Amino acid sequence: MGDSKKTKILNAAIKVFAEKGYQYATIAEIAREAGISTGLVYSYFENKLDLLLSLNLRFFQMVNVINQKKLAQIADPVAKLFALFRTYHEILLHDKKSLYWGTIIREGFPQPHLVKSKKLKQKQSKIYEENKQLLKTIDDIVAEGQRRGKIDTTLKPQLLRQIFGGTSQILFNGLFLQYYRQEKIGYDREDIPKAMTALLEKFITR
Amino acid sequence: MGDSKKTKILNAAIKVFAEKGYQYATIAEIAREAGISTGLVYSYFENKLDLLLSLNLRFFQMVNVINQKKLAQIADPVAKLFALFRTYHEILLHDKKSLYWGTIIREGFPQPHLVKSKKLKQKQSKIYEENKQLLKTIDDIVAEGQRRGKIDTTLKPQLLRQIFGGTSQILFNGLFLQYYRQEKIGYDREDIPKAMTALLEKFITR
Amino acid sequence: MGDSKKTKILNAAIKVFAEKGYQYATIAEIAREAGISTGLVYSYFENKLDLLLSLNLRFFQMVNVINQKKLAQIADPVAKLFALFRTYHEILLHDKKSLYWGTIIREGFPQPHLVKSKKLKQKQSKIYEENKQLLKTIDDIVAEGQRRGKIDTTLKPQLLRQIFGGTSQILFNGLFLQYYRQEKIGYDREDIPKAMTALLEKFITR
Amino acid sequence: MGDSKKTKILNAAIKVFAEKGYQYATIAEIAREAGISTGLVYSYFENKLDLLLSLNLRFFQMVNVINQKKLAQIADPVAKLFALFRTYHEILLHDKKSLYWGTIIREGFPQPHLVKSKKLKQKQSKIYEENKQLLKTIDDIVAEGQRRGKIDTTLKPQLLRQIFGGTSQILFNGLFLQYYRQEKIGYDREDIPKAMTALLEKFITR
DNA sequence: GATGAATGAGCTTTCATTCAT
DNA sequence: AATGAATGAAAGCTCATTCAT
Repeated sequence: MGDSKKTKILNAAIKVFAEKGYQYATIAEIAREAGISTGLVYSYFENKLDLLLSLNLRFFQMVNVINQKKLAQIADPVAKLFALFRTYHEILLHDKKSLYWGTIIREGFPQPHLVKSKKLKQKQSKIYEENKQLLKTIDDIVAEGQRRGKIDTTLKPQLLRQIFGGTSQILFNGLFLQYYRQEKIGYDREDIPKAMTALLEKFITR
Repeated sequence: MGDSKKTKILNAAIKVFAEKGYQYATIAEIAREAGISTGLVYSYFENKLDLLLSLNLRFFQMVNVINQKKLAQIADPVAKLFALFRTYHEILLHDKKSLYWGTIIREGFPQPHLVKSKKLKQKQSKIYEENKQLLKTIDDIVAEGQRRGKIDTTLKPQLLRQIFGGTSQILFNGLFLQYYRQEKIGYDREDIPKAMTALLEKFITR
Repeated sequence: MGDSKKTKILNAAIKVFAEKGYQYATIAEIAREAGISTGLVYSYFENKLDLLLSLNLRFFQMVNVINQKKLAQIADPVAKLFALFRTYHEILLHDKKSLYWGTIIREGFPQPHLVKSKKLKQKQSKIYEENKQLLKTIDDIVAEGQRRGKIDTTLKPQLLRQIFGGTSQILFNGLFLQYYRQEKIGYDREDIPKAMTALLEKFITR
Repeated sequence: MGDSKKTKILNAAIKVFAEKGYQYATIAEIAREAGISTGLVYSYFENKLDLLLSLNLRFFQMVNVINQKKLAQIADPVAKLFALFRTYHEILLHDKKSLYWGTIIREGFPQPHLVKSKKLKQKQSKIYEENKQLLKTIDDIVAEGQRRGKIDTTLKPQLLRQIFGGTSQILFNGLFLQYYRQEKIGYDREDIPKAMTALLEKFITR
């Protein structure tokens, strides 16, 4: 409603990118969805790629900000880990549209050579940093949990992080396919926290 | 070498799709990579989408064929599960190029409405069937393992399958990013079987 | 001059179609002739075929509208017949460029299966209707003339219409060949009304 | 059956050109229709245009040869005129396929600049000559008929020739549309000689 | 800021034509 | 002579991007 033009455009872009895929999304359609003219998109964003990068950056920043806030109030690494994935759930299951994010993130790491302007290169770097930050947050929590004997030490943090993260991603992707592509996946949204909890608990030693 | 033209084209397509991404891949470049003219691509394939679908179909068929062969000789569900993921490893770690597959599969489920010709629609259906077949294979093994008390029954087979499959996918994707995009992921190819084994064992009750 | 872009494009298309023939005409050349870019042609017309159909529709509509207006003020069938062919002359001999029309109409009934989009199918139907309307107008006048004993009844209206129409067409086509292909046909524009009059009079009984 | 390859190709070309139109006819289809390989077409003809020109040349030569033979045995100009159009009918109504000719002749005068090779230029010249020969034959007969007081002298031979020829052409074209495009024209093959006779008689003074 | 008409580069795709076999 | 796989030029068409208004 009272959204700024920029926000309107980004919201329209999330939707169109997720529904059509980045390559088949057209600026014209994004503009139509946002209720503005094509030209105006270019007053707020350099080009189509900028939209994609901006969305990704936004997502990771959002996740990291929420995480920092939450984690500051939690001492136990295991509790932190649960909090982390709850953030993810909160964002992606906030409403039906939120699931779009998953699709966009998957498209969101374009070949570096496709990013030409200096400004966009910086934006891309920021995305990488935010992403690393997120990974590091998880790795650190896991490492601390292991040090404190609360998390299984068979695997190094980076591998545990992939297990937790990969599971999370694919569970949400399945949900997306069910909602937007009418595919049958055999579980639904309530199952996701259950599965994540069960998975995490397997690696908690006490 | 003695590859048929069709195979040459498909191999070139794997490479170019994986390196540039489907959307940025051009028929011209695939043809160049295959050492033939653009026109010839069209005598073997309807269009670019046909290439993508053909690759996907090939992959799933290959996986299913190998799985059927292996599984026929194994009785124990747990052993079957391990065998299954070993197949995946064997295919994707067979040589450096094999990792490309992972990227292609992720691109391989285009919006149904983009598939226009009858022939391609059939190809797409086949892919869906092969994919379902693969999922069903896993689900059935897990279900049997649970029935026999060998696999944890906290989660239903479809969720365990997502956990195992998702982890597998993301582990290989990390490797791909490390090899072809120079990203640091913090583990390497030897770690993948280790991680998968550790993960699977968590859900094996005895 | 103050022509709309759409009109400019159509005029350019008449010229290029007539000079090169529909099949050898390229959108690029039509755009160049119209003084615009190729892309813009596509914001006004679906494709090349749309241009051809639009021109044909325009021609038949123009002829029918002029005819209706004229015929309303004439009672005598014979006078009507003369008026009809005068319309044709007025349009085709209006200026040198008008002769192009004749060529375009001959190209204008493409194989139905080449017309794919719904919109173009409708356009094609309209052309058929306008064409039928024109033929019916002639047939009706001839039939009435015959009923009133003013036109020879040896041949049925449809055949007389073909005689009059065919003669008309070929006379103009000869003129076109003379003007634009430097062929010698042995008569010129003043001869056409003479010939048509002589022909019509042969079939007028009194 | 025992046709030479060349004849087989030309017959296939008549059919495909007439059914698809020159521009949409492909050499591949003509070859398939002729029961030979695409490559072989090029042993007998320079290129696609050569096929079209060859067919046209053939048609006009055939008409002229038959005409010369017939006319040599007729003294009366009016009888000659009737004989002339009977030839045309005999050729075009010989069998259903013969009607194809009409379509091909209409496509058969390509822009001179499209004819590049010397050999084809010569072929095109020959077509022009044969065509002129045909026109001249008619014009001469008409002129003689007029001199002898047997044909109406209101119009000069060239105009009468257009009237007779144009009517003839359009009558056959209507038949073609009826047979191959399912259009209703309001008359059928038996009507054509009737119409031509009625037309010619109008211009015969006694 | 806002529009959307206009541009044109770049891609897919077709098919006449060639040529090794 | 005969094949048909292979070529590649040429055209249609799309859509990100620009810019006059």
